[in-house]
Amino acid sequence: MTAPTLAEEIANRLRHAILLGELEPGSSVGERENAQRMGVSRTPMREAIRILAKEGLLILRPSLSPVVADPSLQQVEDELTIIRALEVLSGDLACIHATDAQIETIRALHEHMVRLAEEGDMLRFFETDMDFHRAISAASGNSRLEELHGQLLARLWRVRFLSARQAWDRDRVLKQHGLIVSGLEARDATLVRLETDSHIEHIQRNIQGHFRQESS
Amino acid sequence: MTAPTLAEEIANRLRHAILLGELEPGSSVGERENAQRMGVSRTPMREAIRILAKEGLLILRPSLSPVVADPSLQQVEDELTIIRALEVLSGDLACIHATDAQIETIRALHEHMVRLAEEGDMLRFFETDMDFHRAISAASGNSRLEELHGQLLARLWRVRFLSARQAWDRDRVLKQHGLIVSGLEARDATLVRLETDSHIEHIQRNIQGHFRQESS
DNA sequence: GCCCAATTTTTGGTATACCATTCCCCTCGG
DNA sequence: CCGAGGGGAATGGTATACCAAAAATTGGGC
Repeated sequence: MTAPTLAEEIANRLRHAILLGELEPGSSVGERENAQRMGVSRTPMREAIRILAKEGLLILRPSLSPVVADPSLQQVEDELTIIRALEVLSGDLACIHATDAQIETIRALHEHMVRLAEEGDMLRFFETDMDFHRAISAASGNSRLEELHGQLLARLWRVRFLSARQAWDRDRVLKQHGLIVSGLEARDATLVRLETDSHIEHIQRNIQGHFRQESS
Repeated sequence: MTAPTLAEEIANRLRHAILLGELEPGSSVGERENAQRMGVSRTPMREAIRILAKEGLLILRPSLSPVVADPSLQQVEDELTIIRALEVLSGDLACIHATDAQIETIRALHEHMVRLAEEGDMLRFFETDMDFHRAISAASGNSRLEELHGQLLARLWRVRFLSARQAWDRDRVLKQHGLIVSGLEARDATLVRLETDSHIEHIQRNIQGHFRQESS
C-alpha cells in the first residue's frame, strides 16, 4: 500500500471524530482553527474538508465556515431508500456472481456477530453489521456498486449507530441476517431480496423511532 | 446565485473539454501544466482536478500526473447496472410522489425530443435525452436520489454520447420514452418499471456494440 | 551494443503569505 | 433605549515558494 497523504489522514481523523460525536452536529469547522488544532497547514486541511463535504459529513456554505452535517429524518430516509435498492441489487447479483469463498466470508461475519451479541460488545457488533452488508455488495462482483454502497453506508454510520444503541431487536437482526446467508448459499435471489428488503425496512423504522425520541 | 469559485469554473471548463473529447482519454493532466494553460495558479487547479477525479472523469495515480479516464466496457456496464436500478426506483417513486406539473415537464421534454429527432439535431437530442431521465429522478421526490443519479449519468455522458451517435434506433428510444410518459401519467408503476428496464437494457446493448466496433 | 546506475528533472504534497468579502461588535445619533 | 453605520477581526479563496519522492534520461561500465 502506498503511503497515505496527510490530507487523507486528517480526513480520517476528522471523520472518526464526527462519527463518534466528538464533533457535535452543527458545530463549525474552520480551516485555520482546525488546521492549527491538528498541527497541519491550511492546505491539506482544506482538502480534507472537501473530502468530508463530498461524503456528506460536512456542509459547505459560501463564505462561511463549514459545519458538521445534521441530517433531517427526511434526508436519512431518502438515503436509506437508495441503500435499500442498492442492497437488493447487490443480493441479486451476489446470487449469480459470488464465489463460494465470498459467501463463506459473509457467513463468518454473521457468526461473528452472533458471538459479539452474546458478549454484549455493542460497538463491535455494530461495526461487524456494517461489514456484513459491505461484504454482500462486494460479492456482487460489481466494484462500482461496492464503492457506492460503501459511501452511502458511511454517510449514515452515525445515525444508524445511535438508533441501534437501544437495539431491542438484536435477535431479529441476527435472524434476518441468517436467512440472508442461507439465501445466498442456496443462490435463492427471491429469498435474499425479500429478507434484505424487510431488514432495511426495520432499520428505517428504528431510525424513525430514534428521531421521534430525540425530538422529545 | 452566489458567485462560482474559480476552482469550480475551471472544473466546469475541464469537464466540458473531457466530455467533448478535446482532451483524449489517457492523456495526462498535470497540475502545473494545465494551471498555466488556463492562467490560474496550482491551488484551484488542484481542487478542480480533485472534483473531476471524484466524478470519475480523471484518474489519480500516486506520484504521477492524473489522466483522463478511459473506462473499460466492464466498468461502464457496472455503472449502467446501478443506473438501471436507480432509474427503476425513480420511476416507482415518481408514480407515487410526482406532481402533475413534473409529469407535464417530462412529457414536454419527450415531445421536444421528437421535434429534435425530426430536425436531426443529434447533440440537442442527446442532451434532452439526459434531461428526460434526470427529470424522472427529480420527480421521485428523493433529492438525494436525484443527485446521485445525476452524478452517475454525468460519468457516462461521453460513452453514451459516442454510442448514441450511430443511433439506428432513435425511433425505439422515442417509443419507449413515450410509454414511460404514459405510465407516469397513469401512475402505473409496473409499466414504468418494465419500460425503464427494457430501455436501459437496449442502451447497454448499444454500448456493447460501440466497444466492439471501437476495438476493431 | 546493452544494461545498470547515478543524476537530473518533473511530479504532487505541503506550508505560507496575501487578498477580498463578510460578519460581528461597538459606537454614535436619533 | 433602540437602530443604523462604520471599523476591525476573522473567514474562505488564491497565488507562490519549497520539499520529498519518483520517473526519465543520460552516461559509464561491462
